[in-house]
Amino acid sequence: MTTALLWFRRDLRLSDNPALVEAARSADDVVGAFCLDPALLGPAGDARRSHLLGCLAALDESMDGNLVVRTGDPAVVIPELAVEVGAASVHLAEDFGPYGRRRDDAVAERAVDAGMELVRTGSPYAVPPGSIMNKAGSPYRVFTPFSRAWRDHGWPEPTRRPSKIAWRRAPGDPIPAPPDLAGVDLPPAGEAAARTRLDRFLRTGVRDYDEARDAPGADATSRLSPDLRWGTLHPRQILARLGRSGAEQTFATELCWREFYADVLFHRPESARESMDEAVGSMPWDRGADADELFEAWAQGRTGYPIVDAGMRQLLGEGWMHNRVRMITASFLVKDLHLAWQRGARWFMQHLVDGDLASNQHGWQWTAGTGTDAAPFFRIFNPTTQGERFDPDGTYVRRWVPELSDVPAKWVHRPAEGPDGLPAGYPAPIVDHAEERSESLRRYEATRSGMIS
DNA sequence: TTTTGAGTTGTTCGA
DNA sequence: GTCGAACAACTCAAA
Repeated sequence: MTTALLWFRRDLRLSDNPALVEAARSADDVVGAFCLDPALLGPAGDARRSHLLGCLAALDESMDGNLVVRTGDPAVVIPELAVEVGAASVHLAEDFGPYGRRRDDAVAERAVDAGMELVRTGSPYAVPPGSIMNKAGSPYRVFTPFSRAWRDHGWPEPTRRPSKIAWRRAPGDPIPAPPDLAGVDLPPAGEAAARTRLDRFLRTGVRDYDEARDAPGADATSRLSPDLRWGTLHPRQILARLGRSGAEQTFATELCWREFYADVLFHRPESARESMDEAVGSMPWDRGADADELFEAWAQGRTGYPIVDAGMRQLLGEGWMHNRVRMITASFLVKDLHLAWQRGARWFMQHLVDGDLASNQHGWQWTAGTGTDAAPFFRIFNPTTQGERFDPDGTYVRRWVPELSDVPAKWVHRPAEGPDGLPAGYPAPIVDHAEERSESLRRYEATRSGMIS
């Protein structure tokens, strides 16, 4: 009898899982394991931890209770487990993040020392990062040409779930109970729930995606981001079911953004922390007690700008925020409060159930104007105008900011200016957008001309 | 080789 | 009210 160890990481599903297919093919039985790595779980925040534990419970159930969970540093835990069960090979999907690559190299080294093979099959992407280069042989730095090359490159069809897998049991830790989330409303976790979400989106949501996705009140986005984060769905499985209609291809482009940012992070791992554009990144950001107070108002949804506050409260309330509102709130932190994007990015990563390092950090860099293919710095979102354009009747802001429930639509995005004044309990704007916009442009101009370094 | 046009998500100002 | 220009600078790919 030969045994293979399958190490699950962010591919918590049994269908279309190439590493699983390879593990099952190469041995008589398979030990399926997940390692609870404190280095990853620490910064994840309760929402993402809780969702992960839900995904693990669902995976365990679909494996008839055979998932082996161990806790600790994977570089120690995984080779130990492999030796313990007498595995000839360790199978996994390739991880392209900065931490994941270091971790997997460390595991590979010890596995080889122990006389077994580490086999990487597949990845969480339709096209693995690093696969697409421009004609000059360097990575793309602009999205549109990348997306053309990405479509030209193509991807394999999803594979079927192996009909029968001989799971082998091994001792493990119980799956921890999810942390107490005090009112945070998370989506159902696991592969079956993901499939249900995808089915529903394809049946009803994707048709109007082109238009409706921008309206946070309509809640017309796919809500598949947590599934892509943990691999309860693979992007291939989505792409295979998208037709050629404009709306469906718009959605495919959104998946491509995820792959583009993973590609950028793969080539520039330090961009998870540092601004890619050093000039813009070296602008003077505010610090100190006043800055802390502004940050806290932003984080808790008490800025006095309804769309910003609604977004930040949605983040705390369901561990998720509508994408347009992510841009608005991020722009507000960077351009109106003059705080470094890294600070906002960290808060998002702590609270997002879908928090993905590449998408999150580069989404922030895009807004801050420091990233690859970033928005020009002068493109500063006006939170009032954005609210009025994308949430005209105030459905979204009233859902998350109950203080505004009785403010008429005309004033709901500028309550302080309405005839009745500010509703009880809702703060006045903590900064004046027009002033802070000018201030941002002034700092930018000063940085560019070298007056401040 | 050089040139040219286009490039996710915006805002403001002045005609 | 609508519309175009200005707001920078650089990458990429086609001509």
